[in-house]
Amino acid sequence: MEYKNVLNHISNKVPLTEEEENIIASKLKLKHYLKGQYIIQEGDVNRHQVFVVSGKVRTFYLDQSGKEHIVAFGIENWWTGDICSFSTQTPAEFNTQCIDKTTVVRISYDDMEQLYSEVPKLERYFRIILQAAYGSMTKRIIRNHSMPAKERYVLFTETYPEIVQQVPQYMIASYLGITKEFLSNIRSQLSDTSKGKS
Amino acid sequence: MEYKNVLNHISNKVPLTEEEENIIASKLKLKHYLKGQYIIQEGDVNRHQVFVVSGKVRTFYLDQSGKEHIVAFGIENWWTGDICSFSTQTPAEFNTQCIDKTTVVRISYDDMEQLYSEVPKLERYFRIILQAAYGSMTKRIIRNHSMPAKERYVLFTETYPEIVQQVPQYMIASYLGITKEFLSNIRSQLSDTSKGKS
DNA sequence: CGAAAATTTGACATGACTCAACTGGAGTGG
DNA sequence: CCACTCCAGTTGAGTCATGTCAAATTTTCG
Repeated sequence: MEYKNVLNHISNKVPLTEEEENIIASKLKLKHYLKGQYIIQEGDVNRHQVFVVSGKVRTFYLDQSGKEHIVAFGIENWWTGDICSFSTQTPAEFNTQCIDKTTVVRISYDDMEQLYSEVPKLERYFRIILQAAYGSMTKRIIRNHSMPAKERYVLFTETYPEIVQQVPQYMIASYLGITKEFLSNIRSQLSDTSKGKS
Repeated sequence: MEYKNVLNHISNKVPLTEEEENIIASKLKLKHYLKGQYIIQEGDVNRHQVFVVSGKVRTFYLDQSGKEHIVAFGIENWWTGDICSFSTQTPAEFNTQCIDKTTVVRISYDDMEQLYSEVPKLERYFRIILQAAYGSMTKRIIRNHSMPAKERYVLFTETYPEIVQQVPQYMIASYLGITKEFLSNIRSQLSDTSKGKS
């Protein structure tokens, strides 16, 4: 079944007994979305922890002038969504939208709290996940501050080749914090230099 | 004693029994630093989780050209240091240095692991802390992408007035991702407009 | 095929950086 | 108490990275 993905992901960090797996599985709900559908909308409280089983999503912020800023992508076997809204149960500042047909598994806030008490190992699991996520966010900020856009783009293509192939360029530009026009410019520079130096 | 700060901070999120407090306290070590001393140096493995009791520290990255980029400040009652290095026990990419005379409480990696098994509540505590930290990192990235430097600076002064007063300007510039000269420029613009419009 | 979405291109504008010189404390020591 | 130095902050001229806007082109897909 589709729950295997999540359960494996958890078991990898924090081995689970069969009973624990069953308890967790009992709280999981499968959900299907079409391309373009919103999983979470700005202003709503995010009532679910969301794990992407297949497909891909993006989480973005809409600024006053109506520009989109991509906060994060979510692909197979990643947790996604507005953690801040979920953990404080306050209105989300971000939108999470499906880039493609997407299947997720989710856990409601109340079920999650109950799970934490029934399977305390999950606290450890999410602590570990969050440590890694926090570390990579930190590095992302530092890169934004210390590397020019061209290098950031190259690094991104090396780090997440799947994402580069699968999502439209303008979203990658937004994730990197540059305009789509400028990314286009960068790409043409890169393809020029990769051709001979005649 | 000086351990009260940490223990209170933990108890606030995750109420502790007296016995649990004692177990935790038994692993805590107090440490004093002078202005300018390093708590963690790039390249070393960060073997301690560090909590600032008094004073202030900064964590920064040194890029290839030798420029400093401030990752985070740490002030009273904040956890600080290179989480990534600590959690993976690999060499740190960042330096953590005291801006002033500073007192910290720390827990070694091994003790921390042992604590997690003796006082599982700590997993929950750090999960909660990390959720908040991750959320604020996310917002920091989005602000960098969606607001011009002047607004970011104003927001920073409103959010962390203590830090603005206590640390040198050039560090704040670095934290915001701009040069000290440009921050100086911004500040003079701000003080001009606050004076009459003659 | 045809329309909408994504990407590219180019002219022009600007926010932010660099570099270098200058100002103004805060020690320090004679 | 002055002279000297050191460090933080300021100022200004010139430059560069990246943004804006508008149009052209290519790709996607019903």
